[in-house]
Amino acid sequence: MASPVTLADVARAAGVSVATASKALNGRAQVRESTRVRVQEAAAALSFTPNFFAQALNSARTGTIGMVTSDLDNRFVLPVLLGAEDAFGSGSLSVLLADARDDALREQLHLQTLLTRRVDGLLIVGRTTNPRPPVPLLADVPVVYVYAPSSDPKDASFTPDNVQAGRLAAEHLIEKGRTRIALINGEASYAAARDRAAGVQQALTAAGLEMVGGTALFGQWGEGWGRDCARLLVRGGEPVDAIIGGSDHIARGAIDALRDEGVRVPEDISVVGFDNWDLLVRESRPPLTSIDMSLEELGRAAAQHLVDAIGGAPSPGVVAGPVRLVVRDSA
Amino acid sequence: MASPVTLADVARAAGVSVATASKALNGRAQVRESTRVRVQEAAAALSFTPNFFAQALNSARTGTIGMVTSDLDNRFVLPVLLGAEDAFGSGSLSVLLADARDDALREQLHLQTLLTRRVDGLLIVGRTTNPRPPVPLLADVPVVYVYAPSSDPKDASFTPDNVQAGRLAAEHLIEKGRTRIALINGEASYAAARDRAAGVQQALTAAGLEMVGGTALFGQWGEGWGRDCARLLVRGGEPVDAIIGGSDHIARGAIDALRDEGVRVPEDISVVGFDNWDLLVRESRPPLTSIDMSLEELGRAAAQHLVDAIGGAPSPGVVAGPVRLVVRDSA
DNA sequence: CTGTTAGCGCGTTCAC
DNA sequence: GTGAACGCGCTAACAG
Repeated sequence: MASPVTLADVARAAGVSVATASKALNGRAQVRESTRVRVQEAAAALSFTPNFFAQALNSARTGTIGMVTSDLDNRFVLPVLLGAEDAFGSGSLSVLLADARDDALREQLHLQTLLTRRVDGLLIVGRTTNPRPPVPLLADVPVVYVYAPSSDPKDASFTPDNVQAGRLAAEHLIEKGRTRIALINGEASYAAARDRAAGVQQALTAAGLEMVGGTALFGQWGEGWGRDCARLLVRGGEPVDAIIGGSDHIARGAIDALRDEGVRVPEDISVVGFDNWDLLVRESRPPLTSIDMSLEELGRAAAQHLVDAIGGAPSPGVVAGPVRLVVRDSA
Repeated sequence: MASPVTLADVARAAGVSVATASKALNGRAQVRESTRVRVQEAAAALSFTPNFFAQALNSARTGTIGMVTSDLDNRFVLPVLLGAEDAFGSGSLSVLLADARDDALREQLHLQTLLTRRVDGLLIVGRTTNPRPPVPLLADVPVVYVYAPSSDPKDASFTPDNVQAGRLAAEHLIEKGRTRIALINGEASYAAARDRAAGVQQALTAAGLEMVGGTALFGQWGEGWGRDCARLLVRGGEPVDAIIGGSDHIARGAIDALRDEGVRVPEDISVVGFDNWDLLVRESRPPLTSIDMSLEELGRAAAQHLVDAIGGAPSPGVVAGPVRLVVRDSA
């Protein structure tokens, strides 16, 4: 049996009216301290829990936020989700989860449901860092976009700073004295790939260097692409002393290929990856230096801002979340 | 401006009383068809949405289920979560997500919150397949355990059939004519590792074979362990013609080591893994034959049962979810 | 068939 | 300080 114990029960036990009991428990001012204590004790004794729905029925807040993912089955959303859940949980907010399966119609449907349940705010978690159209909303609920920013720059968006990530990777190699740097990149249709390339280019230009091959090698995100390109690079005519993989996956492929080719990492060629994906980074030989996108932190920051926005804080626009270099043996 | 349009508005527009409007919209019998239509049209015209909280306030169901994860940051819970969310979503149930961070206290706290919000049912998603103590509940809400079964066999639990998985792996190798089979396993503290070993052993015994080394090599889950053991095996005196990795991770390590040692896969030694983890399985050389634990399906089944349980269905006890062999080039 | 009345449990006036 | 009374939006019982 749940808790059929109502405020009326508490009031009766404390010998006061429901109105007074309500005030006492909600910390309203107009209650004598002794009465307040008496009521609180009665409530505790009966282990009274206010009826959530009765409370929500006539109050603006529900203490619930909606989290809409475009694609739960994505390794990048997990940390974001975790960070967000954590931030909300400690703020005693409950999270309603809805996965849109990368389908705009489903997303719209879920949004309806969430609004019906009067969520205090919405967190929209994207699948890539490509900007996405803002959600069409009828009600005026605060919305925060994470990972995938809204295409409307006035919306609040939290997305990792991939340009800075690219810059960090290149700068690290340059500091290590590398001058012949190649970038084996992921798919050009991904903003993440383009941004990382831009960052690398910036750092190289600033150091007066040119990318090996003149440009980033856009391709696919997998190990296979990393292997193929790395092999081509070492067998090709141009000297190379460092390879940046557009992802840990690609970097891992590159390392494996270099190994097969008898090239020493990092002595002959240094390798850096992106994402700092535990799994790939720690078990590769040698362990991979990588840029951590701090996704959990990103999720936490976004969630925190949503809380603030519910409190009335203005949109910060597009926020580029900090990233950091994690040095291991490969570079 | 959400929808300040109430049932009263609809009733007024349709020229009936709120009671009649309510009955009409909820499909109660005692309403003339013509009035029902009139009310429905009025509701549609005003785009009326019933107030969720008012509805919940005096009805047993809330159309919400609570999903409690012990550790969101775990690659095994994702698919389960996805399958579950999918099953609920299509049944128009909303999901309240709560992550316990592998902390019993936090779990208890979240359960409280969920019960306060009167969830219709609870899905408890574990971190490993090790049995876990049942959640201490005050209310009588249906509970279903996924991945990690409840230690109380009377509870409804859905967990992958790791024994069968082990059996499948071994049987496949035996069919391929392999007779010198070794099992490089994960940590012995994991039921998954022990169960898989038991399944392998069963299949071998049934075929009159013995495991190479006499027993499974319990160790760690990583690639490193797979590499080390594989190297030892091929360099050791005993002949080996097949290796089962306790996970794709281990199997991948084994494959890499065999490659280094100049051993051909699968010609000289066949390799099989578990989990069918896309990432590892597809990019290894050669692509890895693996047992798919069908986790998304498991989540879906558990969710479906929870829906049934809310409808009054009895507990099926511990259900071992089906697994399947996915053949690729390594065996 | 339809409308009137009475709550669901709580917060909030407004008198006392 | 305290309590009686009303309303949130809806559904269920009883009349008509």
